[in-house]
Amino acid sequence: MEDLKDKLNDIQYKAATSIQGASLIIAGAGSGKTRTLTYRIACMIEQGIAPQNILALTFTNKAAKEMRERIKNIVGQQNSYQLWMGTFHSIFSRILRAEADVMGFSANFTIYDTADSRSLIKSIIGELGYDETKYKPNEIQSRISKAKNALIMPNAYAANAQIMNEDRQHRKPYICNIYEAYVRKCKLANAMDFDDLLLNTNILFRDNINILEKYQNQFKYILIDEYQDTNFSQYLIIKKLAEKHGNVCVVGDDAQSIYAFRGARIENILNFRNDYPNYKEFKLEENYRSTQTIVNAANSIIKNNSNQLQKKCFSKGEKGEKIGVINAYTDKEEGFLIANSICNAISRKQLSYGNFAILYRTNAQSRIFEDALRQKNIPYKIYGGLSFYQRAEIKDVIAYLRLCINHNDDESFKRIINYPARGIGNTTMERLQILANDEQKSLFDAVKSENIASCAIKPVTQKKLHDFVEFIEKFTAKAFITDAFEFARDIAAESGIIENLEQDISVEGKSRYENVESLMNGIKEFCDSKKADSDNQSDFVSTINEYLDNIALITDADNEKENDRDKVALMTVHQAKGLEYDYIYIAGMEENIFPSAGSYLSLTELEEERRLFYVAVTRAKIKVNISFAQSRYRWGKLENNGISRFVHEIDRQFLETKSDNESTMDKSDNYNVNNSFRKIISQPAHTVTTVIKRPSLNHHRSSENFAASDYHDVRTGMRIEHERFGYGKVVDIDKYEPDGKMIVMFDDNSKRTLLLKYAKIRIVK
DNA sequence: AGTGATCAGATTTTT
DNA sequence: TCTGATCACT
Repeated sequence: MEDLKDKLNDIQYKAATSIQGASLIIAGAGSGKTRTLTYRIACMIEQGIAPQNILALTFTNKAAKEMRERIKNIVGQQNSYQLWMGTFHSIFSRILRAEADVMGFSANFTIYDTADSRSLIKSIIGELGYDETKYKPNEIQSRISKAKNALIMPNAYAANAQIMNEDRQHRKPYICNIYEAYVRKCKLANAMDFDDLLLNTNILFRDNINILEKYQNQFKYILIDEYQDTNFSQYLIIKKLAEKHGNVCVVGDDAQSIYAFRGARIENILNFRNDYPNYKEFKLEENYRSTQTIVNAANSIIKNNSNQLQKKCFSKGEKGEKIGVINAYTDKEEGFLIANSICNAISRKQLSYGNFAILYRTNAQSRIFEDALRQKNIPYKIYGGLSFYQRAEIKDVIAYLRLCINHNDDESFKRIINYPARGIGNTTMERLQILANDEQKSLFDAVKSENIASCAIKPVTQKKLHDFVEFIEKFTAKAFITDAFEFARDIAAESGIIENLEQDISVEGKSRYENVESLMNGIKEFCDSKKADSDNQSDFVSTINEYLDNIALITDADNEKENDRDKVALMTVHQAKGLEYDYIYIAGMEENIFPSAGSYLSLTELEEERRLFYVAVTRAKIKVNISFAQSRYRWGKLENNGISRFVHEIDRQFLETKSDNESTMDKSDNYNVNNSFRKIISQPAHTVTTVIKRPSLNHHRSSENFAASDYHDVRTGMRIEHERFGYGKVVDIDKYEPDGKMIVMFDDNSKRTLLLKYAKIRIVK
C-alpha cells in the first residue's frame, strides 16, 4: 500500500491507523470521511487482520459498493471480496437466513417491502372490521415500525400504558390488535419486513448466546458509517456484537442527522462516549469540498442548534462567491429564474449541466422546475419518485418468482392470483382468506387443504385455484434445475404475462412491456455476474434467492445511468445527502416549506429541519443559490409564506446583496435576470416564454467519430479532446483513488480539473 | 372486468 | 390543484 501519510491529513491519518478499541470519528461535511474509512479498512488488512473478521456497515447499497470498490483498488480483489460490507439490512438478512431455523423461519423467507406490508396491514384492518378511514394503513404502519425499532413486541405494546394511552387519545385503541395480527401473518407467510431484519437479529442474539458469540468472534472489528442515522434496533445489534472485543469505529456527523423522523436516534452518536468510555475521538474538521464562504455560511446556520457536538469546520479553499439570493414573485417565476441562472452560468463559464443540482424540501416542488428546464431545453434528471422495482408490472413478475420460492408469501399470492385474469375475483379471495385464517395457513396451503371442497367456493373456481397452485409448484421444481434468467423468462411466458403485455398497444402498455424486458436483462446480468464469481459457485435456487434479496434491499438510486451524468439533477434535500455538486440551488426557502409546516410543533423537529438545510448548503463545491417566492400555489390555494427563518440565520456577510450585483454587473446572474424578468412578469404568462431569449450555448462540437478513451491510458503531456471543452493538453494527473483528477489546459486557455472517471475525453496523441 | 365519477389527501423515506 | 384510489355501474 502506498504511504498513507501522503493520502491523508494528520487527523485522518490518526483516525485511519488507530485500529484497536473504540473510535468516534466526527466527520464534518466534505471532510474526506469515506476516504478515511477506506484507508482505515485497507490499513487493517495490511496489518494482517483477516477481511472476514471485519464488519463494515453503511446505510446505502451505493455507499457500500463505492467503498468496496475503493478498497479493492488498494488491497486487491481477493481481500476486498471477503469483507463483510453492506447495509445493515443486507448483512443481517444474510445472517438471518443462515440462522433462520432457530427463529422459526425457513431460510427462503421473503422480504416484504413497504408496499407489501402496507397492503397486509390494510387487509388486516379489513378483516378485523375496523374503519379504514380511522385506522389509516400508512399511519398504522409507521406506528408498528416505530414499535419494532424500539424492540417493543405486540404483547409488550398492549401492556405498555403510555403507548396504549397515546393510541386511545388518538381514538385508535386497537392498533395493538392490528400489530399482533400483522406479526402473526408475517410469520405465517415466512416473511420479514425491513424492520424485522433488525428486530429479529436482536432477538436472535438475545436468545441464542452461542450464536451471538459466534458472530462476536467473527466480527472482531466493526465499522459503522453514518452513525447518526442509526435507530435503536441497529444501535443495540452493534452494542451486542462489539461487547466482547470493543473494537468499534463509528463515523458520522451529528449536524447531518436528518432521519430522526423515522426513528434514527441522534443520541446514539451523542452518547457514544457513555457506551465506550475509553473511546478515542477524531474530529475531521477540514472541508475539502466547498469554498470558505460556503463552509462559514453553513456554520452560521448550524450554530443555531443547541444539541450538538462541538466542532469547527473550515475550508482552506478559495474564499469563493457569496450565496446567491433569488427572490421571485411566484413559484413559476422561481422555476424560471433558476433555469435562467443555470443557463447563464453554463454559457458564461462553459460548464456542463451535470455540475448543477436543484434541491427542494418536498417532491411536489419538482414540477415547477421540470417545466422551466424543459422550456429552456435544459436536460434534467429527477431523482426519487417511483422506483423501477415499485412499478406494477415489475412487481407482478417478481411476485411470481417470490411465490415459487416461498409458497406462503401471501402478498405475492394475492397480487398474481388473478393476473393475468383467471376469473378469480374478490368473492373467491374473501372465502379463501376465511379458510386460510380458520386453518392458520397461507393462502397457497389453503387451496391445497381438503376443506376447500366444503367451503363456499364454486367447484369451477376451485379448479382454477388448483391449476394456479399446480402451475406454481411446477415452477418451484424447475427452480432447482434452471438458471434464474431462464426461469424468470419461462414463467413470464407461460403465466401469460408476456402475452397480456403484448396485447396492450397503448403508449403506457408499450413502456410496461419494455420495463419487463429490462427487468429480464437485469436478471441476466445478475446471473452472469454470479457465474463470474467462480470461486463461489452457488446453485440455481440460491441465485434466485439472492436476486430477490437484492431487489428487495436495493433502490434504483443505486444504478445511476451513464447518460444521467450530464443533466441538471433535481432531488429532495434528503436524497442529496452524501452527494456533491459545483452549483447548488436550494429552492422554496419559505416558512411552512423549509422549515416545513410541521416543524413549528417542536424544537427537535425544527432543529432537524435546520440540519437538513445545513446538508443542502454543504452539497455545493463552488456556489450556493437560495430562492424563495413571495407567493405560490399549493393545494389549490395561493400562499404567501414569507422568507424562511433559515435565510435570516445565514450570516449577512455571506449573502449576495443587491449592491454586490450592481457593482459586478458582468458577473451577476440572479439580479440581472431578475430585473429584466420583472419588467415582463406583469404580462400574461405565455408571453414570458417568448420574450426571453435563451442564451446561446457555444459548446465545442466534438468530432463525429468521438469515442471516449479509457482514462487509465491518459498520461501527462498528452493532447486530448473533450466532448464539450474541445482540445487541450494534459498538464497534470492525480491518479490516486478515489477521485483521480487530471488538469487540462484547453486551447481556449482555460485550465480545468476533470475527474478521470467521468470526463469523456479522447486521446489525440 | 373495465370504465367513469367522485373523493380524499398531499413532508422528508438510505432499508 | 392535481393525483390516486375506490366505488358504482355496465
